Amino acid sequence: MLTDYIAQMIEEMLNEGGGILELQRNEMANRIGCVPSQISYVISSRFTPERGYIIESRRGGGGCIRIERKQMGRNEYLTHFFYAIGDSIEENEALAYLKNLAGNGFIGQSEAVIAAAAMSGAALSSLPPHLRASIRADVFKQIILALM
Amino acid sequence: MLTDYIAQMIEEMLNEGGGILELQRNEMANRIGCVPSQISYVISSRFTPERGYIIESRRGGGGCIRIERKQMGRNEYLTHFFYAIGDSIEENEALAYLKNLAGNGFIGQSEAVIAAAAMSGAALSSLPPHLRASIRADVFKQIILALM
DNA sequence: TTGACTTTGACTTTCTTTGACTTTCGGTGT
DNA sequence: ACACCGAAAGTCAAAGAAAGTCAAAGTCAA
Repeated sequence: MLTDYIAQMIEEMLNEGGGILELQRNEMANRIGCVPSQISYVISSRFTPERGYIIESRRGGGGCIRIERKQMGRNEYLTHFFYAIGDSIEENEALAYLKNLAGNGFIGQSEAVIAAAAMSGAALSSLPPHLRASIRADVFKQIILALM
Repeated sequence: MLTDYIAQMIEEMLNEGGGILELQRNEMANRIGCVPSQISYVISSRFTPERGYIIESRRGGGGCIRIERKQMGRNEYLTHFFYAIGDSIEENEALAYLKNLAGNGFIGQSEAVIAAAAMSGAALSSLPPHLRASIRADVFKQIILALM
């Protein structure tokens, strides 16, 4: 299957780059002989934040896609939180987690304050209510990934 | 990419000049080997007031472009950014702001990393695209409020 | 047969590069 | 003073170069 082949290819390139990789979608699609959006598909289905990858990209001339692999499991504690968050989380629960993280020295006081602000009801208030908890979860997970 | 090269060049010249630089557009374009308006493009896309630069210029014979990296106090900075964010903000803009804040020592590196993660495309990717920039703005404003 | 996963391609958005045209400034000759 | 000229920088739109989005069509296993 194409997808697996491409995914494996990206894995290898990630290994060569020590966990970091910048690729050009069109160029790579060309080499492989597939449509560019296939690359997008592989990335969005296999290299997700849930699996510990951080994706960034830039369009336009000289644009590229950057993939970074975060070492899950290196830190049991953070990994635990990452999975505990799940698909959605309420504000008070998130605050409790933060307190826990701060209490155990994984983040400082000021970092906790920033994280709390980013996940506060105020920050997400213009969102339809049913989306808030799930976006909060996404935000929290990204924050934890950033800490790893 | 040309733009990045030129931007980096300007950055270095700014450093040499202690945050102040006067350049001649045509002369520089000539040296680099690009059209003059490319210089204008780089300046207007990278050295914006929002990112803490002040641009002045003079036309005609002996004209030039003056770039100054503005330095403000923490509070002035935060207030300025708070208003500059507006109703919506793109990720790269937000990153530029954070870089600015961190570069001036108003927030620590790890705080910037957390804020960046919270506003990253990945954190907001499950939102319909048209909402992302406005939620990002809300989040950023809350973070800035928390810092004040 | 259905539902999840893949593959494809048309269309959109974002960023960059280029060049033609405009405006402004400083000097120079009257 | 004034009008003119040439040397800048400014503006803007078109063309080009990537990546993103989305939905339709295909595949395959339960």
